[in-house]
Amino acid sequence: MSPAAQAPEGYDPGEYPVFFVTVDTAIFTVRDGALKVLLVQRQDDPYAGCWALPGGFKNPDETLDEAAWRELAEETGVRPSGWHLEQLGSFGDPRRDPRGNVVTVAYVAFAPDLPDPVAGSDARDARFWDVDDLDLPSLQGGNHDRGLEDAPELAFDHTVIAARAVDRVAAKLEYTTLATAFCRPQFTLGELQHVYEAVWGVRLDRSNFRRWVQQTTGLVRPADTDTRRTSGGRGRPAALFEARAELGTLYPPLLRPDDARALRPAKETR
Amino acid sequence: MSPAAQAPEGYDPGEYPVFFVTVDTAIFTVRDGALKVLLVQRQDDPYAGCWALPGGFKNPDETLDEAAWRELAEETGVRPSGWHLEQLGSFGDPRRDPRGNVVTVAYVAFAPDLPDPVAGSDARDARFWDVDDLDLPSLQGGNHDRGLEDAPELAFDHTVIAARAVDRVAAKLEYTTLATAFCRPQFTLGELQHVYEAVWGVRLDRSNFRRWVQQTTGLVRPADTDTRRTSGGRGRPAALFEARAELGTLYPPLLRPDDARALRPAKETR
DNA sequence: GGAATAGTGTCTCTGAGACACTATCCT
DNA sequence: AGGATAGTGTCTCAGAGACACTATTCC
Repeated sequence: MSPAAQAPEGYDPGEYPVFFVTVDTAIFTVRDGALKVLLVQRQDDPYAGCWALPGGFKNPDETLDEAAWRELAEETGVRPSGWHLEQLGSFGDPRRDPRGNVVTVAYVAFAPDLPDPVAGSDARDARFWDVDDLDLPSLQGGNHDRGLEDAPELAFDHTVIAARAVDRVAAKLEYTTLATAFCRPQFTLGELQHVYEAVWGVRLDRSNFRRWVQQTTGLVRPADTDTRRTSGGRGRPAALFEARAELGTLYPPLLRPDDARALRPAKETR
Repeated sequence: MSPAAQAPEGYDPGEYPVFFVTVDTAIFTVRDGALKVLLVQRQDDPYAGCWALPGGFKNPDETLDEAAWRELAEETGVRPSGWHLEQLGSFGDPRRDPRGNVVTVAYVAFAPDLPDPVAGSDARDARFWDVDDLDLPSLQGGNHDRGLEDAPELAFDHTVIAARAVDRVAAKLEYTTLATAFCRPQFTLGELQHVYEAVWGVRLDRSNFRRWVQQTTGLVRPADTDTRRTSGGRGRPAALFEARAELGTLYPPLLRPDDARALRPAKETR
């Protein structure tokens, strides 16, 4: 396409400033009892070699959501049908990109455990990172820089975006059915509980959790099959459940215990 | 400024499409026992004569938040120091502006009762509207078009933005100290309760509300003065309180009663 | 049998809804 | 006096935390 075809029309092009608009997505999954986020290692400047949330430029003929879905498919290689994707917020600090004038719209996506994607053409590497291995700033202005040795260096303002994204995930587990988005189509209550425990970094009482899940309308329903699943080859096989809706609101919510709010505990202390 | 000076640098200008970026803010206040939002009537096309959320174009040398604050000051005329302002979300549908290629970042702001602002140079009129007098779509896909006679016609996609904004306000009252942002620096518990009732469209038990407020840490503290305030010149004068923090998280939250969730009741049934 | 997970039951305490009663102001 | 709002106390019940016990599988 020529530059002329891409310039906004209708306004005098000199009247107001113009910006590039990008879409960046924090793709979360739960694996090995921990919350993971997908990062790609940048091939080119700026921030070559740094890790970044996968993203790309918005096209003029698509909505922001469509741009996010398109990038999601391109970056993960999988066709993410049925995934939950929602907008997190926009970031437009003039200094966030050294080349300036780039406004990014951040998204969060949630996936069941899936294999590490292959690095795209513009990426050196791509893998899921344990969020506790990232040196994310506390949103309450607390302890940044927890002295993590092997924490990757993130590009642009992606530490801020990632921190906000982690916070969003934890909060949304409380009052929505989001946790089921981390599970396969059929799951056991134990697996669902593991999601809550991994994201919040706490242990929940198994008995109370089961009671809450089953008395909360609109969260899960028993799977039709009589199949049961043994987790890790040990213990009694568990009954299977399915999510009841795409993404619903829970009433009453399942509130995090007091000590699981605000800061995520440092990894060593868990 | 010349167009050349405003074009993004660092990228090949023809490589990626560019967009205008605007900032629109839903400014809420509580007045006469109802939730109100500020709208301005547009002077010029597109959508001349329609009502719109106040907004303007982002500059290259400011963050999105700064742009929102600047527009807020310009539109209201007041110096909104101490107001709470937060991002709501971004909207980039190619068809949202007939001239195309305009991405808007929506904000919500909360103010104590204040006088109607004077219309700016590009506005025919400006006033606060009762949100129940707007024909806002339900976010759950429910009953749009409730047959309101005198509902103003909103420009662009501002019905969607306004609906999302109203939803955000109601939700944030539950688990943050946001309600105090609608009150003057010193307020009575009755005034605070009126905020909850106006936004949620329900009646709360006075006694239980007082108990919850006072046992919830971080919400209010008694004002230093021994002054008391009589509301409406009737009844026993009430003690004054102050907000405890700028904007904090409430634990435990004050959950809306079941019937105050989702849909806002139609005005007639209140 | 022992370890590990699934499933059920029970005790207790806190917190919120409902509501009665008193206190202090106005007209 | 009567109306209106502020402030306090109490009864009750649902929901959540803590925890004990049984069931089923693999080693």
